Formats: sequence, C-alpha cells, structure tokens
Amino acid sequence: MSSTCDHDHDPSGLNGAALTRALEGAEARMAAAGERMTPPRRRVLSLLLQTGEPVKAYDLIARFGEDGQAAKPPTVYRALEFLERQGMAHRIASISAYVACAGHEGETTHAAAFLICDCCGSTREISGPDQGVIDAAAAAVGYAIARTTIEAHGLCAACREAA
Amino acid sequence: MSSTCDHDHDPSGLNGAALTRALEGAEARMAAAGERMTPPRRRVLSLLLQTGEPVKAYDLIARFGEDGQAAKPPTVYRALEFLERQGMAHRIASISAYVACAGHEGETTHAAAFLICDCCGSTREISGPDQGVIDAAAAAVGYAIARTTIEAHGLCAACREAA
DNA sequence: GCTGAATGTGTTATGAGATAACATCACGAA
DNA sequence: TTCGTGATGTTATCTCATAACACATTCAGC
Repeated sequence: MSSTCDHDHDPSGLNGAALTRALEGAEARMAAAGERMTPPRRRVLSLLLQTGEPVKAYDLIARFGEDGQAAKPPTVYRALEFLERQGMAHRIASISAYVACAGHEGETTHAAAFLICDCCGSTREISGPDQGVIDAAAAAVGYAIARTTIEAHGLCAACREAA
Repeated sequence: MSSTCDHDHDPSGLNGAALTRALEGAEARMAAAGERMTPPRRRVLSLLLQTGEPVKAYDLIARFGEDGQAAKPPTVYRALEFLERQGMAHRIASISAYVACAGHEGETTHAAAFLICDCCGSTREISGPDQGVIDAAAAAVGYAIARTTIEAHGLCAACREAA
C-alpha cells in the first residue's frame, strides 16, 4: 500500500506457520464447500494473507510468480473474484484494493466494514452493523439487498499521533 | 446507466422548472459558503440532476457540451471533485459512478448510504446509520473517521418483480 | 485602477484498473 | 471412455482517472 507519511507502521501480515495454518484452513473450507482451491487461487490468497493490508490488483499481478515473473491480469482478477465469492477476500472499492477477510468466526451475517487510514493505507475490518438493519431500511423502499460494504476513511492512531 | 434487464424503469431525474429550482438552490448555497459555481461545475451538476441516477464519468464527459461536443476528462473530474467536496454529489465507488446528493435537509451528520440495483442500476440514497455509531466503533480501535460510504447491492422492487 | 496570490480552466499525454474473447486444459459424472 | 462443466492461459482492448503545465479569472490590499 502506498504511504504518504514517513513514520512506521506495522502491517501484521502472516508468515511461516501461521500462514501455512491459514492456508490449510481455507483449503479445508473450500473442500467442505465443494470448491476447488487451485494453484492460482491459493497463490493469490497467500499473497493477500502475507500482506495483511489492502493490496492493489497489479501488485498481486507483479508478485504472482515465485520467481519474480508477473501474471497476466485475468489470472489474478479471476482468483480475486473467486475468493471474494467465497468470503475469503474483500474488494475495497474506494481505494481499488483487495484484502483477505479477517474472519469473524461464528458470527451471524454482518455487513463488511472497513476503517481505512488515508495516510498509511492500513485498514481494519470491523464487525459492522447487522445486515438485518440495512435489509430492513432497504425493504422499506422496495430493495432486497444481497451484499453490503461499508468503507470509513480517516486516520489510524499511529498516523494521528505522527501528524 | 447500463441495464441488464428488459423491463421498464423510471429514472425520475429533474427537468424544466424543478431542475432550474434545484440549480438555483445549489447556487445560493454555494454563494453562502463563499464558493464559486462556475460554468463547468453548474453543467456537471445539471447533468447529474437531470439523470437522477448514477452516471459514469465518461457519460458526463460525452454529454458535457450542449452541442454534443465532449469535454476533456479533467474538466469533468474536477467538477465532480468539487461537487463531492460540497456535499452536492457522491461517488459510488463500487460501480465507478456519480450521483447528485439526494439532500436530506436539516439532517445531522450521517453516513451516505446507497441501495444499488444490480439489474437496472437504479439507486436510492437512504439515511444511513448515524455517523456517531461508526465513529465510536472506529475510536475503539484507534481510528478517527472523516467520511463513510455504505453501498448495499441487490435488486429494486421493479427488477425483483420482473425477474 | 494596479498588482499579486489564489483558484479555476484548457489541453496534452499517460498511468492505473479491469474485462472481452477465445483456445486449451483438468476434472467429475454418466 | 466420453461428455459437459468449470478453470486456466493468452492476446488485445476497454474504461477510469490523474499528472503536468500554460493560461485565465477573481478578489483583496494597496
């Protein structure tokens, strides 16, 4: 993610055993859902998990090959589309970036909500308002909602301090 | 807006006296705020109000000249940026489109929330949850939020019926 | 009225994000 | 095996948005 400030941040991506565990968990869930965790999909998910922050699609494309070879755009976009469909990644439209889903084990349906730091680009995925609230407001004017994303822009603690 | 379905919709844009009134109101508010409502800004706002639905930036660019002449992209993007800054238009990032703000006279601060029909592209701007709720959730993890957009995708009443 | 700073506009060019279209390949069911 | 479905590889192109710079307008202060 691009940074407009000069102080430190800690991206907190996964690596080593934690990364392996997360990938295995994802794989298990895919298998249970009857979906195929193919090499490009696993590779893109791995890059998202390692980064731990929103990543631009073309960054993923550039870093796709283990050997430094870039992928072709559709390869990565298709993997992202799949991961998003499975709830394992989110697209953050306001900054045209993608991020691994933070999880929220055992939660009921909720609207994905992101806090986005406009300074360093770090994000936090928080549990937004229950989707039911939005569904109700939507139903009042005739809409049936399938998915909702909330994107809140501002400054994270570190950037506010450093400012 | 593009439409993937074949039944009718009613965009409900403004025209004639209503359009004139809306533009005059906007102009008055600009003057009160010490901002300049210049020709390109007025033109873009007029196009947004006439459409009454989200419009793609390049549609605005194509329709910019009264005589059918297109504008240069920066002309329109700059006007959109201004209108958004003034709260007279919103960018809907998930569909890369722009729409005139629905108003909400006399409201306290709220997060702009949109219901977007994935079939016909029609949107409703509804009054979202109070910004205070989001601010509180954000503050709990150290973020200070400046602006929030909520984009809920689904089907409008007409498209659900027609399906 | 002049002058200079700030703001807005016109124009060219290019960067960044995403998808269409089609051939080929891998997998699972009949 | 054979067929149908879904995934991938590849080429090309499309859409969205902004950088950079010259010129014009506005307005406050002299």
